[in-house]
Amino acid sequence: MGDFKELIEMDKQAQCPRQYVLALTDTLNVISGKWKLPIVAALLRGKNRFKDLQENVEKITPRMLSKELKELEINGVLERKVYDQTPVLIEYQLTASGKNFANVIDAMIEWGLEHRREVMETGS
Amino acid sequence: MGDFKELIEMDKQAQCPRQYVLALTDTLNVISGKWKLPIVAALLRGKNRFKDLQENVEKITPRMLSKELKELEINGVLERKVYDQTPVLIEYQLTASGKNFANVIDAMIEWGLEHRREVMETGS
DNA sequence: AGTATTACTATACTTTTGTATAGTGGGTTA
DNA sequence: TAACCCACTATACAAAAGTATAGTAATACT
Repeated sequence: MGDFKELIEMDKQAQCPRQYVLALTDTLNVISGKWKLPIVAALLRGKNRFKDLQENVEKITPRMLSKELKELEINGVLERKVYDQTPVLIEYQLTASGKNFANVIDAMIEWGLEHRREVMETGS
Repeated sequence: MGDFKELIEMDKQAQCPRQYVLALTDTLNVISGKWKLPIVAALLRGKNRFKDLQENVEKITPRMLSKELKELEINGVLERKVYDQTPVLIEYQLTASGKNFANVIDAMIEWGLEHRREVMETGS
């Protein structure tokens, strides 16, 4: 991911601050792919365990869930917590950033709803 | 505003209403892939012709540009306008929805910036 | 002892997405 | 009339993303 050179080039062309482009890229990385957003949404609804997520994120395979959780952890969106009980309890918890992502989801839902209204009106 | 968060507060166990999921999916369709967001961003900056876009969206091939423009048109994000001059002038213009998409981009940039601050603070 | 649950990992595969490269057709300019 | 823009399209290919299916290891339940 993230061809740094390409980004810089895009930035030059874009004539908007590099930090904005980087910020946007970060955000895209969080929502890229089929599963990350559904996973974050499930976590926002308080589904924290691997099995919860498997049940709540429809039709995701354990391979994909595992892979996506790792990426989200690396990107600082969630934390993997191991509670050393017996049996061991593993929870995935959104970081502060992860929780804030609800704002982006809100903006997306709002745009989507408005877009549907627009499309109906103009009859395209 | 705050539709999603509100929903979470109301009932943590609940699934999202279908229309919200659909709205979110619509939005994801607009930003999915490597090129759609850069294209929309370029259009927001007033680059409207095929050739402009080829030059401003770094390293996109005409095949991808053509393909993505078609999808964005089908999804009601932009309109293809043919001005019947000689030589013929073809412009891609954002619809009202397309322009509103700036709100989503803003939310994404804001989250990205905040996220970088968070990550620096917590040192992950 | 045998089955179940949780939390995954491994391997092979298919589908989707994006790239490379070339070419088309209408018009314009020198 | 030759070369040059504009706006694409066609074909073949490579890479990334996602799927299917099976298996593992630790613990608990009966």
